[in-house]
Amino acid sequence: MDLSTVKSIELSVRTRFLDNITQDDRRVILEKAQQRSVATREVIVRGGERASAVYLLRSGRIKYSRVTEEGKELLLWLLTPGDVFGIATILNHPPGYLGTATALSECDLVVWNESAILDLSKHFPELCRNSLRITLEYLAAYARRHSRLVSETAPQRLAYTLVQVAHRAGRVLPTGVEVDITNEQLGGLADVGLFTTSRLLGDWERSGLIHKERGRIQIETPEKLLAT
Amino acid sequence: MDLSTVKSIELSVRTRFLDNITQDDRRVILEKAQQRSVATREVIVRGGERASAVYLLRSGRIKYSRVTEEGKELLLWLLTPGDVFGIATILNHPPGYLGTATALSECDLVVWNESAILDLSKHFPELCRNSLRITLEYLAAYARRHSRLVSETAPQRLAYTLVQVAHRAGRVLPTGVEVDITNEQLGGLADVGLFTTSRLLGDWERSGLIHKERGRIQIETPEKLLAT
DNA sequence: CGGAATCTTGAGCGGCTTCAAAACCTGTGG
DNA sequence: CCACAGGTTTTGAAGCCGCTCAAGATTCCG
Repeated sequence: MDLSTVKSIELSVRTRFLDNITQDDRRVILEKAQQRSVATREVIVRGGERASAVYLLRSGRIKYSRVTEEGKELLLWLLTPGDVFGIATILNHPPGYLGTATALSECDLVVWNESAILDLSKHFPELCRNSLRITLEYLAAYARRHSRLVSETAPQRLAYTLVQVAHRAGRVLPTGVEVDITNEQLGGLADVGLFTTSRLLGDWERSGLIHKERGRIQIETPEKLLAT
Repeated sequence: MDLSTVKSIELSVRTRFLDNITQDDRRVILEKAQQRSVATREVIVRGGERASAVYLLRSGRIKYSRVTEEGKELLLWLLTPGDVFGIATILNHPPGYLGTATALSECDLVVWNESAILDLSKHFPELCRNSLRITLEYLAAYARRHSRLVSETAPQRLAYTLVQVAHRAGRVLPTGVEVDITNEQLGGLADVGLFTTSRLLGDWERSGLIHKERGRIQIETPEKLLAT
């Protein structure tokens, strides 16, 4: 990757993957990466495949999902700019990817292939630490999600998830926070069925708590939503 | 820790935390640790507290659990000899422990305090890689558990979990595999209610698939169990 | 414009949880 | 040795949350 691209990345996206690394070192690391653009609905990595590259999302939206043995799709996470996946590549004899990454929109990615990231991680041990930190955060998020699944009701989970997503991936407008997400995606993250999701969102819209159109939800007052 | 203790540990417990490290280095690492014994029901670390030590379980059984906001206890994992927890300590500005570790029996632990493990991880980068690998495995296990929770029935989850636990922590007898676990713990791991667990195990015992007494289950034929 | 994706609404029901109550086992201390 | 308290397990009965299925309306994309 050439220097001008590196500089543009430095400015455009902040990621925990490169925390606690000097700007000079960061450039060395980014220069070893490649740039890649993918189209909507394109599959970037497939669950189970041997991890062979680390990806950093610069722009766009990606869904990270896995397929259960019965063929149902389980949404693990929605990735937003700054998020990293394929972290397992940093290990010798890496395990397989945990899930399948599919682009929900056009995406720009920064990609380190296996040999590049292995070399870099030897030179910059901070990369391994950052990977550990990120993975622990995913684990904590997952534990919370599971915790809610077994102890809260569907409306509570849905409200919480909606507010959370809005916080991570929402645009702030004068009238509230707006987030691009379908009922199916939101229900998937909250572990709430598609029909139940539709009904609950309908209720909330009638109560004036949110305003929704196809693929988009606007939240007026997050606090009231959580008080359900 | 003195050399003779170190040698006895080397022989008694194998852990992925010290994989890909030479025996000499392993001794250096173990010498920086401390030995600790805890009694049944003793709390070793508490969820949310800043991670300040890494623990390796030498002998005994530990439950790793977290408390939901409603006060219900959620069992995250049963730790067996060779397992490690408190891994987050290896990071600067570590996050809090994910859950609370409680001894289910008398336990022997190997403990590295924060400064010791930080020093060591600078000298032996393999420690950080091993930590990442272990954390990724926990994450994968959790994703599978969640996946089953939303797509399988209670009997399927319970059967699978029972076989899994037997595999990890069971004794092999001529008549089958025997594992020490209460209905509550097993149900907790499988996300099945206590009463449902009791009923299902009762059914299986009447079918001759298992034999159970208080706090102990013996599995005759794991395959038949999974075919439920 | 056609087809695919998204969303809505209604009806039914089924697997699991919840609640209540009692039987059972086991280690401990008097 | 015995009794008791605490933890563990069982069984029955009831109820409900949210899923499943069916069918249609709506909106968007190519």
